[in-house]
Amino acid sequence: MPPGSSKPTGAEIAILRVLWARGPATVREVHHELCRTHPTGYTTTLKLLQIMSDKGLVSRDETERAHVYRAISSEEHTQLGLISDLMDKAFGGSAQKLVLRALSTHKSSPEELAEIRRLLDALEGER
Amino acid sequence: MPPGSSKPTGAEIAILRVLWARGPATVREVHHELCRTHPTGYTTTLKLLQIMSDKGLVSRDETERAHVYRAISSEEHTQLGLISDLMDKAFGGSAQKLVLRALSTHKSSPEELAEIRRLLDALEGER
DNA sequence: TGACATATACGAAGACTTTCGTATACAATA
DNA sequence: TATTGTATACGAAAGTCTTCGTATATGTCA
Repeated sequence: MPPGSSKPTGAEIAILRVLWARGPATVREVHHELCRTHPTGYTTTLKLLQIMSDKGLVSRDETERAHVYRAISSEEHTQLGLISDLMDKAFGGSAQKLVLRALSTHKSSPEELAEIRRLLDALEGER
Repeated sequence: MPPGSSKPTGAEIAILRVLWARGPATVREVHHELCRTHPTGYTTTLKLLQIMSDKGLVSRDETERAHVYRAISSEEHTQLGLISDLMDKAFGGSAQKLVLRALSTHKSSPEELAEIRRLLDALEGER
């Protein structure tokens, strides 16, 4: 299995979000930031990062005493994988059905709807 | 926890899809249909349905010898829950980010894009 | 050097998911 | 009634996820 291609779990996604936002970081830095949304013990964060390193979700730089972890897959690439997974499992593989359902959550502002429309224009313009 | 509100697992979603498509069904009927996409043993399907009954994901009619199972939450309601879950976990709760990512999978036909545009029109017309 | 703070390593517990073997109950029939 | 086929019930195994306690190594400072 290619590095970074395995699907992250819930707790792993929370850690990846910290790494995507802050860039490479030590366990302590990740843990400090993570606790703002997901309070947990320091060794729990450490263990997760070690497991993620084994899985190939993050890389580890052991040069310094405090190892530095870095997300391997980009936020975009990982989100694409998660969306595709849900699309296959619950929407019969249809992006359209998933998008229609997501839009019906009524969580988007007019500005956001406008941006979606612009992407739609771009997609239709490709032909 | 209200019935049907717990998040179904992967195998449970596959079973729910059969029940949504065919309506109430016996274990044998579910299992026969399920095997087209997810080959497995009969007692595995049975056990899953029993667990789902305990969780409140399906109801069970024990009138006949072959019990009849029925999905409790609609496909729409369940999909909304799954989408919201992924939205919160990996997209910071933003429907827009999720939709933009889903559209960039390039899995939608022009007709589907047109339908998405119609829903967009309807949403913007609400104001 | 000795005490202390802080780093990683290791292992295991508890919950959950998925699978299936086996036991048991029941209906139909020769 | 004895047999056969099919139903549900039960329990357990194997894997994963999440958490954390404890052990050990290392850097710092009085």
